[in-house]
Amino acid sequence: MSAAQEFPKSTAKSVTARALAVLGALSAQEPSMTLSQLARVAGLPIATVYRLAGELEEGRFLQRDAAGRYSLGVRMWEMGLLTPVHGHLREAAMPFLLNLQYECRETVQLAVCDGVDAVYIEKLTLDTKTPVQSRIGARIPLHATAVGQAILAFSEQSFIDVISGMPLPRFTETTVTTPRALNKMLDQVREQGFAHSTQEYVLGSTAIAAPVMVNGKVEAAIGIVNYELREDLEVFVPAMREAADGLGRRLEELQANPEVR
Amino acid sequence: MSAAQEFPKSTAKSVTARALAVLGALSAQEPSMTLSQLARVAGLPIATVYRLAGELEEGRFLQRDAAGRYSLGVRMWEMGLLTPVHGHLREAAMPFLLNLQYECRETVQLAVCDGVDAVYIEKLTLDTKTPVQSRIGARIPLHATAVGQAILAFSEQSFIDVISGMPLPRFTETTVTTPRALNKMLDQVREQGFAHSTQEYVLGSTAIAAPVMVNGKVEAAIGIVNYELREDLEVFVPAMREAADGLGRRLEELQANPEVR
DNA sequence: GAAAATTTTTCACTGAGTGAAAAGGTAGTT
DNA sequence: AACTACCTTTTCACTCAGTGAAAAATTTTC
Repeated sequence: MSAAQEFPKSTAKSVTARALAVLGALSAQEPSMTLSQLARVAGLPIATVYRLAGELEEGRFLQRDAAGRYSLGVRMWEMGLLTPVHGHLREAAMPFLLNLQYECRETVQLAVCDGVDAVYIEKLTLDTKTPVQSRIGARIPLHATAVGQAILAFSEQSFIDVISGMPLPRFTETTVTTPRALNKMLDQVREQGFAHSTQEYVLGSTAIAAPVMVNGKVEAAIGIVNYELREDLEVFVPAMREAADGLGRRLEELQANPEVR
Repeated sequence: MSAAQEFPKSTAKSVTARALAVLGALSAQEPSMTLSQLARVAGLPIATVYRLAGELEEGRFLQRDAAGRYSLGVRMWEMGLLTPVHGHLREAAMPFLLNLQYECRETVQLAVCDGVDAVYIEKLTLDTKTPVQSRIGARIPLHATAVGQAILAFSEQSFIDVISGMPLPRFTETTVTTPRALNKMLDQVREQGFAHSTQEYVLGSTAIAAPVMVNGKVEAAIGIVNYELREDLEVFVPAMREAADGLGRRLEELQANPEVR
């Protein structure tokens, strides 16, 4: 245990960290890059990236297209599927999501809480164009989206306190931005058993969401995004709650007998 | 340039390769492990894995549960979503798959060719139990499944030759196992425009599949798995072909104006 | 409560990784 | 065809990051 922490300004990187930095250079905005772009974004010398990228390519974590541009490789995708979030949750949820989608013919989504954000795990949509905010993997604020509110409302009080203690960024006119207002809203969510968000995150977008409870703990939320603001929205609520409850029960079942598949 | 190559028997590993080996130790069969298991499977000293795993965890490529067991981290999943196979293909395909699923209420799947296998990219199913063979990410033989055959039939002749030149493992009574029979079958697929496989891979499972053509090249296949062997199967064919063609056109469109989203 | 697993920390040694620089490619422009 | 600009690949001497056996700490098992 040395007296001072070791942070030699910027190049505080192990080989592994550098390799991960190379991978991390790719993003939703720039999912494919040339070698030099990669180096620039990763903040590493080109020669270094050249070597690392070569090894990552060998392991199929990176791949190069005809033009020599790098993008993430199939291996990356395959391994992503082994993540608990996908392997357990998504797989179990699919039938329920599909049924819900079948019944209401609107975009349905599944989200979990990770850190201080909600993350979309799955989204079934008939829209041919996908808004960036709601891509699978997208991180969205807990306080300003229906799925986020559904999760937050049924979380432990200590966690709610943490979130309401943080800055609550405003996205639109109707975004809840004070701890007081947030708590009041969460009370309402708990009372009616689902969240209803009108244009709190994106203008023109309304959504409802219900929590997925597993042995008394929120594990996820299932939501319906209704861009058309149709008035039969209330019709969807029972179907949505049924899906959420069904999934919750299914997850409890799976937890009980580990891996019946 | 030294005279002899450097392969010190077994430990011919760079740091990066070792780190990837640690990640690669996790698998669908064992998606979570203790430190020592990880080291054993990766074939590396425990202390080394301890350090590497620590760094991978820091980068959120690994995560530890309450008991200290390692599994793949959220980052891994997030990055997997940036892979072309997901970001482009799956996202564009979803509306078509959903519509198809809506119309026929059977399990629909999307597969691509990777190396010498087909790989399931997406599967929409109402079944609560997922057979291992047809999980997303699963690799399946080109010659013995409907999606595989649909892809193979419309591939370049040189590729077909490579595949038919390889051993064609038998899975059931009806599996095609000779180059002759394979070519004849592919002819038929080309003629009718879709593949129809009856129990060639898994007993009791029938499937149909149509190729997704993008600018004259097969990019994927859309299939319907019909475990019930219902006789209205032929009713599904037009819907399926429409979905496949629609997706093909959509992909051409996206390729033309890069990223209209 | 002793034995048998784990996981974590330490530390002296050394070769694997480094990155500046040069060479080799590929376009695009005048 | 020569010039410019940017990209990829290779080389190589230096040295510091990574190594892993072994000891210490912790948890699990019987």
